[in-house]
Amino acid sequence: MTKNFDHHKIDEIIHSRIRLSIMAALATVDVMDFLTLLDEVNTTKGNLSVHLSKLEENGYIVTEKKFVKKKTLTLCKITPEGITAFHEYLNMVEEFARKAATGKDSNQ
Amino acid sequence: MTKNFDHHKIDEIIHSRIRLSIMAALATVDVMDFLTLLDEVNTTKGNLSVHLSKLEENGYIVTEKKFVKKKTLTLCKITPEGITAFHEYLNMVEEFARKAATGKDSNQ
DNA sequence: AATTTTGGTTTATATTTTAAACCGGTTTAA
DNA sequence: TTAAACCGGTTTAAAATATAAACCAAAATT
Repeated sequence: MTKNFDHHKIDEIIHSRIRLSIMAALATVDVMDFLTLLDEVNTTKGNLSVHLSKLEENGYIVTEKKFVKKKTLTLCKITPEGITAFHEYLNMVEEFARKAATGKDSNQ
Repeated sequence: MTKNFDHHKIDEIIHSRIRLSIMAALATVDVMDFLTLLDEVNTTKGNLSVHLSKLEENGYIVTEKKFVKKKTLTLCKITPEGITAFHEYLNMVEEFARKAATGKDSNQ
């Protein structure tokens, strides 16, 4: 009965509103550029930059900087490990949701 | 196409590993006491106390302090608003998951 | 050739999280 | 008895995290 909802089961790297949004957005495509992601996630450039760095440090995404028409273009791509971690994250949330849905016996 | 993954869609009160765990645990029962919750969520007393306060300030739970056998007993109960918010939270995560699952066209 | 815009990064501040220290009371051991 | 240890929490001070303003180099516009 105990430890059904241990908070350590939730991946803290993915579990941040912005990073969850980033991971979900990147899961939909092969690659997405910085500015498209900025619009999808609806945050500031500074925030996006910081959170992309954190995801990259943890191997969940990779970024590539290119020049296109003399302008910088940052491409973001989810890694296989990132996809796995994202799915595990969703599975844990679903597990919490499922356990929450089944209960409703009083314990007092 | 745009703003599919707006991070503002995620309820920031619920979206904390510990508070999500608390809400999921309280959704399973009528009431749960502090120490049972402490065990389910697997955190420290200080953390649980702080996060319960935050949930209570936002009307998502209520607490009641009683004495049983000369000892204090804190009972925690999710409110109807808390249940609604919790379900909306889960729906948003599911929406992200569903949109993430359907994509996989390159945008570059 | 100065100004503005673009595509970001750095960084200082604000917010949140964490757990150690504390607290009033109770039980146990001496 | 009494003092040491325990119980059920709360407070708070420090650490970690998130945020957006300020910044930057290069390109475009005036």
